[in-house]
Amino acid sequence: MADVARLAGVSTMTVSRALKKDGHVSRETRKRILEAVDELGYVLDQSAGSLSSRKTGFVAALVPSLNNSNFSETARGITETLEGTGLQLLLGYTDYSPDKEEQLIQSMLQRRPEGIILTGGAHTLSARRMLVNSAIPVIETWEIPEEPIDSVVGFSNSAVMRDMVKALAAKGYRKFGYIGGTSTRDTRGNMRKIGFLNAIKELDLEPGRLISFGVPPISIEQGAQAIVSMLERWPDTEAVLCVSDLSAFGALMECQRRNIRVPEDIAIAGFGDYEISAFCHPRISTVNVGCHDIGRLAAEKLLREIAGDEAGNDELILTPYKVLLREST
Amino acid sequence: MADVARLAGVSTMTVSRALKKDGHVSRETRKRILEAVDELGYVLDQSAGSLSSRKTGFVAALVPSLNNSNFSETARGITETLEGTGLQLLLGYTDYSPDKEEQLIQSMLQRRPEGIILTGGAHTLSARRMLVNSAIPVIETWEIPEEPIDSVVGFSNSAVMRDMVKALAAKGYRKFGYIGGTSTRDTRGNMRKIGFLNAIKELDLEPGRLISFGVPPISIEQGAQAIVSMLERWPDTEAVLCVSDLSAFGALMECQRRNIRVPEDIAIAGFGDYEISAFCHPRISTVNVGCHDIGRLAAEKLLREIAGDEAGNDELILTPYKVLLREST
DNA sequence: TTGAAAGCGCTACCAC
DNA sequence: GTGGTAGCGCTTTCAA
Repeated sequence: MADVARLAGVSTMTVSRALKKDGHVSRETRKRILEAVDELGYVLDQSAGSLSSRKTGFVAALVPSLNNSNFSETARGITETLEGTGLQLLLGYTDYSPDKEEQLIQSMLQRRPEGIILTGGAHTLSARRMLVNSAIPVIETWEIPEEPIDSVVGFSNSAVMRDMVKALAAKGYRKFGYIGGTSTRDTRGNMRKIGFLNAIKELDLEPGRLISFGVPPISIEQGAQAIVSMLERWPDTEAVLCVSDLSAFGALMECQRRNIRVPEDIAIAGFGDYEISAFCHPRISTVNVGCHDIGRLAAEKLLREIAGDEAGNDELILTPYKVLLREST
Repeated sequence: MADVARLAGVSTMTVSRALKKDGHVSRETRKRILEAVDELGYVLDQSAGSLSSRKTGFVAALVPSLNNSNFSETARGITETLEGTGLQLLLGYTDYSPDKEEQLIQSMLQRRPEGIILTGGAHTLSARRMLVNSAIPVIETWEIPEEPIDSVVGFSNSAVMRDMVKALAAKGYRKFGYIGGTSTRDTRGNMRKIGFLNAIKELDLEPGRLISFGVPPISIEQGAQAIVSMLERWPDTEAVLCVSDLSAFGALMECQRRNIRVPEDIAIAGFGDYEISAFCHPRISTVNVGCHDIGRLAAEKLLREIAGDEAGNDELILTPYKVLLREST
C-alpha cells in the first residue's frame, strides 16, 4: 500500500480511503490512486485490515453435510443472502458429529467471525461455552432447541412427521412402516421418528415396523435395501414413511424392480421435497420444509444482529412446512 | 493473550508456542498455560497470527455451483483432503459466469489464500492477471485448458462424449440426439457437445438433433421438457445423450409417463454417474469422471505446491473416466 | 479532503 | 526452554 501511496503521491491513509466505497477522497485523487493500484497490480490485504478495524467480514456456518442433502439448499440460501454484503462465508461440515462440531466451532472462532449459523440445537458443553464467550450472534436452524443459545430459525421435525402420518391415515392407510438411519446423532432424524411413533399411538394404530438402515444421510441404495427388509419382516405394510426423499426414491425404485406396485401394493412417502420426488414416476409424496428459506431467514436475522439492530434479542423464527401428497401414496 | 501470559506467569511468546503443536515448551509450563487458557476462555486470534506469520491458512476454491451437481463431490474431495492440515477452505460459487469468477477471485485474493483451485480454464484477462500477480499456486480442474495458468487436474470433456457415442454406436444405434443447456458459458458442457458432434461426423452418421434447454446446470424438469421437444422434432431418434445425469433422469421419467419404452423405443444416456442413475429403473448409462478424485488430486497437488516440494512445477494431471453402459441403452 | 502517529494481536528473530 | 523486541499491513483517531 505504501508503494501505491508513493506512486500516487499521497499518504497510505488516503489510499485506504480511496479503496473503500465511503471514503471521502476527491475525485481526481481517487482516480490517480486507482491508476497506481492498477499499474502495480496491488490487492488489498484484508487480514491486516481486519486486525486494525476489528471486523473480519467473516460469517461461519456449520452444516452436517452438503452432498445429497437438504442442507445444500440451506447453504445456498445463506450464500445468496450474504452476497453483496461484503461478508465471506466460512462453511464447515460436522458430519452429524457434536465432537466434530465442537472442533469446527473452535477453529471457526479463531477466525473471529462476526456471527455463526448452526444446524440443530445439540452441542457439546464446551461448544456452548465457546459460543457464549465469543459474544457473537448465534443462529440455530432446522429444529427448535429446548435451550436455544440465541436466535432460532426452524420447525418441529416431529410435528412434520406426525402431520404426514395423519394425512396418510386420512386416505385410509392403517399399517405404517418407517425407514430411517441408524445413528442417534441425527437429532432431526430422531425427532421425525418420534413424531411418527407419536402419531401411530395417537391414532391407535399397530406399532412397530421400524427399519433402521445406514448412517445419515442415508442413501438411495440404503432406502432400497431398507424396503426389502421391511417387506420381508412385515409383508402386509401398507405405507412406508422415509426419513428423506432419497431413501424414499430408493425404496420406490426397488419396488419397481420387483414389480411391487406403488401405491397400490404399498405407499411410499419421503421428506424434504427434493427435485427428484417431483419428477420421478410415480411422483413421491413428501414434505416441503423450505430449506432454502431457512438459510435465507437465518442469514437475514444474522445480518440484522450484526448490524446491531437486533443485537441480543433472542428470536424464535418458526418456518412453515407443507405436506405434499402425490401419486406414490 | 497477554492476560493468559500474566495468569500463567510466562511471556506471550511462550503462550504462543504452547498453543502450537510444535512449540518447544516444557510439559509443565504448557499445562499451566492451557489451564489459564481454559479459565479465561481464551481463543487464539488467527487473523493477528496470519498477519505476523504471513501465512493465512486459507485455501480458495471456486466452483460453478454446488446444488445438484458433480461439483459438490469435487468440493467434498477438496474438503476431505484439507482436513487435518489446518487449512481452511474458502468456497465460492461462480454460477458459470467468468465475470462473477473474476469478482470472486479478487475478493478471495484479498484474504491472501495460500493457493487456489478453479473450475475450468476460461477466465477473464483481468482474472488471469490477478492470479499470476498473486504468485500463489493455481490449480485448474475439470478440463484441459489450452493455456493453463499453472497446474491442471482434469480430463477432456469432448473425448468423453465421443467415447460414449462410439460405445452406443457399437451397440447398433444410428440416429443420435443430444440434450444440453443453452448457455455458452458452460465450457465443459460445450466441449461435450463438440465431442458428440465430432463423433457423429467421424462415424458418418446423420447430424443434427440438438436440443438446448435451460441454463446450466440443467434440471431434471428441463431434461423432461427437452426429450419432449426432441421426440416432437425427430420422432425416429434412437438414442439421446444428455449433458448430465439429472437431465437424463428427467428424460427417462418423462418417457415412462408417456409409455415410451427405454431402451426399446429410445435409449438414454447421461453424464456424471450420479447415485440416482445407478439406482433408478431402468439404470441409466453414464460416464464416471471421478468427481471426488478430481477434488482430492487437486487438493493434494496444491498441498505439495504450498509445501514448496513442487512449487512452480506446472503439472498436467489427467484423470481417468469410464463409460458405464447400463439398462437404459 | 488529507496526513501523522499509534496500535490492532500475534509471531519471527535473536538473545540468553 | 524462555523472553524481549520489532514489526506484519492496515485502519483508527485526531489534527491540520
